Amino acid sequence: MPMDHPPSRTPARVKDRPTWLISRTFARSSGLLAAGFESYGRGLRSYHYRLLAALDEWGPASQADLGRGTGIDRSDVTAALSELESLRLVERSVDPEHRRRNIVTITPAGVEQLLELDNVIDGIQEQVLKPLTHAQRRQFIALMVKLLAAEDESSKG
Amino acid sequence: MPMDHPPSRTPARVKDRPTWLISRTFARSSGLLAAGFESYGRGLRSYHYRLLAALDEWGPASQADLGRGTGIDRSDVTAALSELESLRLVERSVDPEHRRRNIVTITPAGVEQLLELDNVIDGIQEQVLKPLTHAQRRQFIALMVKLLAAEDESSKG
DNA sequence: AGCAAACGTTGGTCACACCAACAATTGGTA
DNA sequence: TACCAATTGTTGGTGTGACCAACGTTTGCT
Repeated sequence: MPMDHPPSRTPARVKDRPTWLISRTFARSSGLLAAGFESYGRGLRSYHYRLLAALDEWGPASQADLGRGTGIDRSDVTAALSELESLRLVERSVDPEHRRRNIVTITPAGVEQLLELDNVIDGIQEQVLKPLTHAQRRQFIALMVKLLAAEDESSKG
Repeated sequence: MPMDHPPSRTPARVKDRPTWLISRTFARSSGLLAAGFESYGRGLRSYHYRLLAALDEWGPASQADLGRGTGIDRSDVTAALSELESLRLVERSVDPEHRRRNIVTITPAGVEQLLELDNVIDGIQEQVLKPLTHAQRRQFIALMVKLLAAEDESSKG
């Protein structure tokens, strides 16, 4: 048997690379989020949460605007809204001024669910960042913001 | 039309959260990796690369050990190795001492492909981290390492 | 009036991650 | 030695997030 000692978890060439570290950090983060959604989210997932958040913050909106505003693909907006509607967390009606469009509105139950999810998700931020000091947390966040701001600049260019 | 101004890309409650920032950072990182693999990788993806890296570093190994060593599920190890084998980047033979097992070996062509991919992936580290100074890069990496090391501790606990 | 664009819906794919079931082989124990 | 549980590799499946194509209907512009 050629492998006569247990290998390290990750080949050395892979494990120190930033792209790998980012992916493992994301895996941990999304794993905790998925667990949180599963425990408290009544089958809701990230897409649902983002759409509820958008509706609460921006007010009634068309599906196309929701898609553009959240970055979620149109077909996924449709699918997630159908699920939210069946849970009575949103309502959809045809826009009388533009009959091609639906106007989507969050319901009071939707607002309530959003606040619950906020709490869950806030707790998960704590969990994800637990190993870091408060200063390190601010640092980590600032670095990611910088990474992403540069991308925003280049995509607007 | 209720939304009479273009909303920001992301609802405010979402956009400053570490889990969101991590996911966008990952999306950017994996997008660049996917583009790199597509341009230079002959249809190979992350799983393939990780398996080639493991074989090059650890030497011939059983599939089960490869799966344990890289964290890739058994069925995905099988699928990826089948693809690598069909490209003649690895060879598989039955272990004569343990006829339930295959021994997987990287081929010279596999080593060559791995080195090419190394170059591509190294370039992508540069791209991903481009907005940060060198000191910030070291910082970012150290923070992620700390986050992940704590997880390693808790999963060994 | 005609045509292109927009909208929402339906259907599809991909990558990564994970799980279930099965047949064959091996190792350990009674 | 026989039996049974564990291991191995294969085949098949699901979920999430992300993305794309095609279609019929409605709207806006020339």
